[in-house]
Amino acid sequence: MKRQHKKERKRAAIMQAATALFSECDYHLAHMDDVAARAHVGKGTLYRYFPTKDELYFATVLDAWDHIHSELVEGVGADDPPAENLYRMTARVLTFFWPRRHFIALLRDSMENPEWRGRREVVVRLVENELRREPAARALAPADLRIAVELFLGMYRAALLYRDDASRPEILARQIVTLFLEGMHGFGAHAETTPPDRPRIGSTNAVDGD
Amino acid sequence: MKRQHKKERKRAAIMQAATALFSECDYHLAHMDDVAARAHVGKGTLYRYFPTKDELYFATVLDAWDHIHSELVEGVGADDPPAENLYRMTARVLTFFWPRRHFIALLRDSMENPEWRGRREVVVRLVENELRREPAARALAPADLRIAVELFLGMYRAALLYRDDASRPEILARQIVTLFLEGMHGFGAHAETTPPDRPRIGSTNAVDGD
Amino acid sequence: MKRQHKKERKRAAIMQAATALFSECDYHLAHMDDVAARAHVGKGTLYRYFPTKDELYFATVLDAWDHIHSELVEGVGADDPPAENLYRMTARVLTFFWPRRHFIALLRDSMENPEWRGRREVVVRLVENELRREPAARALAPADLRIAVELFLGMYRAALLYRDDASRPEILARQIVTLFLEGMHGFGAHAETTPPDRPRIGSTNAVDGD
Amino acid sequence: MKRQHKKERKRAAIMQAATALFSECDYHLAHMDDVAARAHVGKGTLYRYFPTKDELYFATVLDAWDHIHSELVEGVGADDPPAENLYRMTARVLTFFWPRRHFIALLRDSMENPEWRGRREVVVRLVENELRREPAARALAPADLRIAVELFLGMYRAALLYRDDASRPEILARQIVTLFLEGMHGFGAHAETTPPDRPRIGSTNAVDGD
DNA sequence: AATGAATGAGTTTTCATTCAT
DNA sequence: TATGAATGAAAACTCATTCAT
Repeated sequence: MKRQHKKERKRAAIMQAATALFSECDYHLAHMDDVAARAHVGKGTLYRYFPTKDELYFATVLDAWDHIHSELVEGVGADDPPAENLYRMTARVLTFFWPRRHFIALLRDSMENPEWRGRREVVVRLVENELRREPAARALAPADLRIAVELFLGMYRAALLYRDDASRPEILARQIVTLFLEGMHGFGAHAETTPPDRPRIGSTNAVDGD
Repeated sequence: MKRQHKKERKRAAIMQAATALFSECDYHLAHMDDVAARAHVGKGTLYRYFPTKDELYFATVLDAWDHIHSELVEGVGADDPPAENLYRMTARVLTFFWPRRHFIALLRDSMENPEWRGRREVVVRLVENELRREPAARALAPADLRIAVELFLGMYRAALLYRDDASRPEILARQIVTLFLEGMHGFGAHAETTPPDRPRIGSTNAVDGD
Repeated sequence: MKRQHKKERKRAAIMQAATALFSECDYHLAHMDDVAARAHVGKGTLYRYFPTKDELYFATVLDAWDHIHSELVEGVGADDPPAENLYRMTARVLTFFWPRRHFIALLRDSMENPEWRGRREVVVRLVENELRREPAARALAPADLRIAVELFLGMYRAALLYRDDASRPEILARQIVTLFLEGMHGFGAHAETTPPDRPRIGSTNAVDGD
Repeated sequence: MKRQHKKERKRAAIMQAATALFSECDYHLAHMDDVAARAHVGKGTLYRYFPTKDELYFATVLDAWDHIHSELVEGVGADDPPAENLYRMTARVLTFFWPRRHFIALLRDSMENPEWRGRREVVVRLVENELRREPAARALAPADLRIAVELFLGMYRAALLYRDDASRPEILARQIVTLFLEGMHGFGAHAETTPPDRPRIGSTNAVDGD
């Protein structure tokens, strides 16, 4: 038991080091030596846990997807309105990656690799399901729903990579969800452009007491 | 002149081969041997035109950005409404990359490289300028405007990578711009929800009777 | 005593596993991990008994030579005719290695290693002494006697490695000794060429009427 | 043509270096670096000609067998008496390996590898065919003929590895063939034991004027 | 100028050996 | 004492780059 636990800890340490390194450098610039040093293990130890560099890399990518997935899942409240769920999902993902912006690099999709693709698909479905519950999207053709989700997720990536350092994940999440759900009318806070019957939705510069 | 011309042709052939290869494989899997073979030149010739693999790679990336930039520029009509300009810009970019979907991989941003960053910045500004003219965005704080543009561009990427093969660039462009400018209410085609004075905006499989 | 006994057992188990493995694979393909697994001991334990892989290997080789030696020694009857002794020696060696054909690989001689060479020398001498008693060889120059013994032993190796599975050690031993001592006239069974007072010497499939 | 020729020369140089090294050291002690140095080529060049160390090794072994084979073939005169042919075959092989005694190490047989086994088989057949023509062997059962050939070849190995440095290949060849064909009566030169009608066959210390 | 064989610095990977448990 | 996870020196192998042709 203790044994097993220790192995898990070491494996995690290696994964963590690898994830950090692969996020910072391109595959070919991230040397196994560096991963080993960063994980404070011998190079041989790396190979006890991951038979090749490729598999280690692959594991980090799947792990990143798993993190996204679990953040998304935790953001879903079964009975909550979809807009709220989408916001929470988004906020959780952004919060998780906020200090790990580099990791986005890992999510570069390998359409070729089936397992990789599979992980992504699960994530897409999760958002799709939530979006389907939204009245505004209910009537969409399946293909349109799908592409809408892709566009939505595309914004995650952009948000994390190009965010203003002064911004915060919750705010950005609100912006993305609002933009997505309500369009540019709701993006930012413009009393004059916002129809009075639509609740104002926050913007960086307009979190009025909420 | 003939001489010069021939050199240009060869350089272009190399660039084309390299772009294709770097789009398909990761940097470390795209070997100079392969580029040479694909360009139908000797490996030595590669080095007459590009001193290192890195520079060749770099050139392909800058080239891709330049293509985006020129497509965007050509989409701008000085006096046209911004919505129309944004649509044309988007449609042009999507059309250009439609059969070159892989090339998106090249746009992976190296925040570190200044020239790279510079090219990107030009593109972002171009969109930003157009968006600024849009009434809905006019009042946005600069930081919000910026992130809005990033989200917008983020959708380009998603659209190109994950588009339905049955879709078409103009349709997708319309979807993106509409989503962006009007929000989900305008996304897809809902006769009943679309005000009669707003032109209907296409959806691939628009099910309007539903 | 019990303690000592246990150690001996374990050492023997390791030797046995190592001998088998080194016989089956080349030195560099026989890993210490495999030896340990095969001997049902931990890898660390290996090193309690043999300080290095080389020494373990070495031990297996010397052991094989020792086995040959003791088989040879047991085959010698001081007052028996040399032909009979040579036959018994040969039969014993072949019988010992019959189910261990691979082990011959271990006998590959390292001319460099003095102890190794020493073991071999003892074996050679043993045969040499016996041969010297044989009238047919008595007058040989020492160098010729020596090479004769080497040729004789060379046949052991060939016999064990390339024997017909249907053959049996005693038969093969008889063939070797006969060939060696009497030449091809005596090899195989030819009633007509064999003087009546000489016992016929068996051949596996002796077709004498042909 | 010149090109092809140069490649052949380089390949041969590598093979030669590798053969020498593999003959001197065990596989795992012969490093690719060493082969490269010995062949006066870069390490990369090695890999242009042989994709792995294993294949290089393998090639050296097959080459050694091919040498034996061609020496044997050249020793065969279609109409000469088999005894003479066997003598010439033996003498040629011993002469070839005389200054390359180590190379015998390469002939260690890998029963597993089919190509390897195949090369050996061709050699065995060649000798077998010759032996079959010999009256003394004509009546042997196939299995006995086969083992006889194996014993014969076994003597080659012993002769080369354990020969007296003062001996010479022709002498040793005569001894082996004589021993094999006539038995110990003919081995060495003993006027008194040799029937007057049998021509005396040379021994190291008894080459009387021939 | 164009080529592609040659190169070797720099990687990945292995495995005998150690040593904490 | 026995173990097997950890180690890193040493080996195999790669591939961007060079350079003789």
